[in-house]
Amino acid sequence: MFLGTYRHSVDAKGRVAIPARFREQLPTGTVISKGAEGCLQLYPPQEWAGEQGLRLGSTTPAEERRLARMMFGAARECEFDGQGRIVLSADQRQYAGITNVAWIVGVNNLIEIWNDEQWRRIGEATPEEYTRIQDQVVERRRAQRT
Amino acid sequence: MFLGTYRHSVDAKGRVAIPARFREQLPTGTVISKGAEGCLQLYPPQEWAGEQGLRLGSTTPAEERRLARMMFGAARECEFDGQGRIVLSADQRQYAGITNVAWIVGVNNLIEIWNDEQWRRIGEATPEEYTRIQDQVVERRRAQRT
DNA sequence: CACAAAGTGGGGAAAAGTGGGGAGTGTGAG
DNA sequence: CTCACACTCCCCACTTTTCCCCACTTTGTG
Repeated sequence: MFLGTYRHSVDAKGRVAIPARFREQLPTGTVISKGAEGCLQLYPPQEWAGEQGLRLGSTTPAEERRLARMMFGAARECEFDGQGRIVLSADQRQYAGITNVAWIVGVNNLIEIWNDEQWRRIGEATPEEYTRIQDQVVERRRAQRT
Repeated sequence: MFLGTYRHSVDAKGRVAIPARFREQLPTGTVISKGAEGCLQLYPPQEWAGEQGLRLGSTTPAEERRLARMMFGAARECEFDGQGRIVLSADQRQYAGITNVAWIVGVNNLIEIWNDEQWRRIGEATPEEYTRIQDQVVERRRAQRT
C-alpha cells in the first residue's frame, strides 16, 4: 500500500529520488509509464500484470488499440541507482511538465509523479473541498451496495 | 471504542503523544489522513480497510482517480516512537491549522485531531446548541427513511 | 507520601535526499 | 578508421531529515 505525498527535486540529469518508504515495496520489474491527467505512473509488477488484459487483436476496439499503444509504448522498466533514484527520460519529463521539482504520490496500489503546479491543484484542497470529495465516496459506496 | 478528549502539546518537531488509552487499541497498520471540517483522522486498520476498494488502473473513471489521489496522497501510516508519539507532517499540520497544541478526540470508531480554536467551537457547545444539533440528526434520519 | 505511568523536550546517530565528477559505451562525422 | 561528442551509469561527498534514546516533569493511584 502506497500512501503519502513527497516533494523531491529533479536534477539536471533528470534523476529523482523515490521515497524510501515506497522503494522498499518495489521489487525489480517495476514499470514506469504515462498516466491520465499528465502524470507518470509506477506500477509494481503485480499491478502491471493486471494491465495485461489490454491486448491487441483483431477484435480489439479502436480506442483500446490506441490506449494500449500509448501505455505500453511509453512504458519502461524502472532502474534504481545506488541512491534509490530513477532517471526520467526527456520524453517523460516533457509529457508530465516536470522541470526541477516532482511530487511523488502514493495512490494505494501504484505511485504517481506530478509536476509542481498540477499537483498543488489536487493536493492542496481546502477542508471544504476535501469534505465534499469524501462525501462523494460515501455516496458512491452507498450506490454500489444497492 | 475511542472515547474522550485530550489536550496535548505539539513540539517543534511536530510530534504529538497519542493518549495511552487510545494507543493500546491501535495495532500497526493504523493510518492517519485528512478529515472533514479540517481535522485529521486516525483509522484503525479495520476501519481503513473500508477505503481500500478504490484502486487505480486503466479502467478507473476520472472522478475516482481524483478521489483516490486526494485520499491516499493525504494519508500516511502511523509510526509510534518509543514514547507513543506520532509525527504530524508539515502538510498535515498546515491542513489542520495545528501549531503548538492539539486536541485528540475519540469518536467511537476512530480518532480525530483538532486545532485549539476549532475544537473549542465544537467541544464547548452550550446545552441549547447540543439540543438543536441532536434534533437535526433526528430530523435527517426521519427524512431518509421515507 | 511514594511509586508508577504518562507526557514533554532535546541531543545525537543514522538514514534519506541532493549534487556533481568521471569512467565506460555508443554514435556519428570527418 | 579514428576522433569527438553525447549519454548513461556508477561512485563519492555533502546536506537535511528522521528517528531513536535518554532524562525530566506531570499526573494519577495505592
